[in-house]
Amino acid sequence: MPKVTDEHRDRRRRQILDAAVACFDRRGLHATTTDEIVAEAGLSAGAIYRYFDSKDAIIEAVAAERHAHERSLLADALAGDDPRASLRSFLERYFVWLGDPDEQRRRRVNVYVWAEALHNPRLAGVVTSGLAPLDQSVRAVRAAVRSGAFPPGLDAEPFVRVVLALLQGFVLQQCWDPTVDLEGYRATALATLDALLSATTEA
Amino acid sequence: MPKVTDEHRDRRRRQILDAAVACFDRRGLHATTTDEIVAEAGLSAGAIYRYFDSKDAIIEAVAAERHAHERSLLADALAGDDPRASLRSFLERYFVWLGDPDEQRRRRVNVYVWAEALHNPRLAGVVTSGLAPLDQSVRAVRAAVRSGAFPPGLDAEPFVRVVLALLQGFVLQQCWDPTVDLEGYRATALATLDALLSATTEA
Amino acid sequence: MPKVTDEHRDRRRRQILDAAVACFDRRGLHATTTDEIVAEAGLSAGAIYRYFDSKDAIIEAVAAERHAHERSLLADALAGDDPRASLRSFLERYFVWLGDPDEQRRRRVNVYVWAEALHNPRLAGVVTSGLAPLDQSVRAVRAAVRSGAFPPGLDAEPFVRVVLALLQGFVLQQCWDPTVDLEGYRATALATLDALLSATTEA
Amino acid sequence: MPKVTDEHRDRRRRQILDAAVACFDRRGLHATTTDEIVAEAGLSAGAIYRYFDSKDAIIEAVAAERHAHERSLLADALAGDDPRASLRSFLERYFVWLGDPDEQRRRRVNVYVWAEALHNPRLAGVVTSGLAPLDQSVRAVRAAVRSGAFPPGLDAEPFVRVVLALLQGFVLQQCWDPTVDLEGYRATALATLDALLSATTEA
DNA sequence: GATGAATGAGACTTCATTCAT
DNA sequence: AATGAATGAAGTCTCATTCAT
Repeated sequence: MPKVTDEHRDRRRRQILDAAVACFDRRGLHATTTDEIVAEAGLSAGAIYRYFDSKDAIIEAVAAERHAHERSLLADALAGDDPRASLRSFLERYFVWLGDPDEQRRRRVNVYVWAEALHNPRLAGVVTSGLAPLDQSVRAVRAAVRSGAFPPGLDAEPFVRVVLALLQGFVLQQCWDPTVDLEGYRATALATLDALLSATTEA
Repeated sequence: MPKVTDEHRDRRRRQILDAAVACFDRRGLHATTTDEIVAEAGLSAGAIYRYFDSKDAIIEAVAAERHAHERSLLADALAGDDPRASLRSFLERYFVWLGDPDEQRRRRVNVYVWAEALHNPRLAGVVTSGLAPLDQSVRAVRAAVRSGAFPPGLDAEPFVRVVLALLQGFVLQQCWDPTVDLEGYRATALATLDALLSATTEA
Repeated sequence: MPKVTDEHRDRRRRQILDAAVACFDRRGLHATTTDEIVAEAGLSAGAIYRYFDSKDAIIEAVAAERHAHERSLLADALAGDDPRASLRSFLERYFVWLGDPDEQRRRRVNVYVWAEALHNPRLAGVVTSGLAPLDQSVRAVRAAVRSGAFPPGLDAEPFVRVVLALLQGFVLQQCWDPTVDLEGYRATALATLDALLSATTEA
Repeated sequence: MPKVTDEHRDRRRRQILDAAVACFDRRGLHATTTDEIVAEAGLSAGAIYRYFDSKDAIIEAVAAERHAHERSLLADALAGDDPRASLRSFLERYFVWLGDPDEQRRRRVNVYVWAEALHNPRLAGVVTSGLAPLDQSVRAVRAAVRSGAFPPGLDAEPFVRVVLALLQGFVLQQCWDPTVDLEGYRATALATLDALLSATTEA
């Protein structure tokens, strides 16, 4: 009856991962001890090691999960055939996500992961594969330029990076100050992109 | 002769801070041990404690210094009386800074600090006082809107946050991939802001 | 039907003991975990505790079994009435045992037990009762000296210890280097004892 | 002034090694904790790590030192030019060593190392390089046979192994029972070898 | 009888910090 | 002022053993 075992296993991993995110959110990746995670999960010291090889493995799993949403949003956007609609929809959904109070807390962990990725190759992989099937996005934008959906002269890669920066920068700002005005930012950011996409040519 | 003593003291602090930045750049804030910093600085284990209270104090000092450049850039911008020229000049100088190879390495430390600020109140202060005399900037933008320098209907705080996001997001992206095309980004980011500032009204 | 139960019980103990010996052989007494033994035996983690009180109990049982052969060889030798023939036969059979490839592997466990016996009183008992009904052997040799079968002046206890040393020392050497020349050693060791038993008197 | 530092370093290593041997003697290699070693040495938990990389490194160092005496005895024996005198002298000195009460205790550690060597390659190296520049000894014996100092027909390698077995076997027996009669053993063992070396030919 | 998830004591090790010299 | 050996609290992880199912 592997069904039961698998379900149990998944439930436990979920439990541990949730506990880890809660702890990481509060005290960061390094200040958080395995004991804290275990206590938060309501387990004993050794229990987590049946489900993860090490604290680092937990961090990696958390990181991967934390970037899964962005990856899925991006995948959906890339799947559409109307570039402007896709981009708009991607942004709308991203801003909905930014507005979710639970996610706001959990998203702090993403920032920890962003920093950790700077010297941890496995996390670097997670992060760059997260918001950064850049290549695909860039190709899609190029196609949109060729098809006339986006203005001629639009430089695809920088454009994609500008979109991402608008999002990532706001994630940072929101983490530093959770009371930041999301709606205002959303409006201005979208207007910014609209303005850019309306411009006939750019420098 | 406190002069000599002070000079000596400053030189030592400089030496320690430079060593710390070099180490932090390579291995992050936590993986770096005081022994590594000391070795990099060519000092003995106990030496740093004559100049800093603790490793955390070193991190804070590094953080403060790492954000001083941004603060100064911003201060200059706020001092000007032509809003558009000030913004343009601020951005130009910021992009020059982004292009400096030495700074590119050192800027990785900023990202470490950004993350650490999430649960370290002292660093939070450093970070938000860094790029974020937001209030002053917002007030300046409001004045520019009122004076007609910036388009009417421009929402000041979101606008400032968009500008910062464009910069901070790129800092992240450049840290993750140092080969990123800075020039392309600069052109597109500037065009983006130009487009926004040219628009009569926004949504 | 206790018969069935007992048979089952014995089969399981056998299974566990065999698995333990295989694991001990490979990684020693301490590096071997109960999980490894259980896996090797194809049982579940908790199963062994129905048949043994603890890992230590398994080690003791293994140790006892590992020394049973020597004890039986010795018992046979002590049962004979021709001292020289008994000794010769004991040695011959011991060397046959030394030549058995399976036993060569398993005998490594004996060495682990020899060491462990140094601070584990129960194992000390097993070891010294193993090759070491020294007293009986010594008495038998004394009788042989009195009867004229062994040379007068032969010091019984040291003689027995020399015989044992010749065997134990070789066990060690064979464990360290399994390719050692058994036949050559057998010939020389037997010649050594022959020479000693032929000598009229000793120093 | 590296002299002082080196001396200090050596003294500390000595202190730690002595403490380790005392602990290993009492409770074996594995039952001994680093805390025990540290307490025995009168140091703090972290202190040993300035002098050794790990507990394993301490074990290796102890092992190497524990076999140094045998190696030196053997080296002396191999340096002589009268084979019989060299062998006799080697054995005499070995038996003196066996009689030293302090060494008797410490020699228990050798036995622990012998066992550990069975699955620890580094210790295997220490052990086999210890009593076992077998090759050199074998060559020396061969030369002695050729020169007529030893009986013709004496099989060199087995002979060397017999000598070693006589010693190693006794080390074991003495560890198991410290009250064993050393003098009796010495006399019988030497007589045994004399008898062997007097024999005209062997099987 | 069997299972295997869970327990939790305790092992080894690291590292920021102190302090005698 | 500087040194660097020493400290010791605390962290991660292992593993023999238990017990509900």
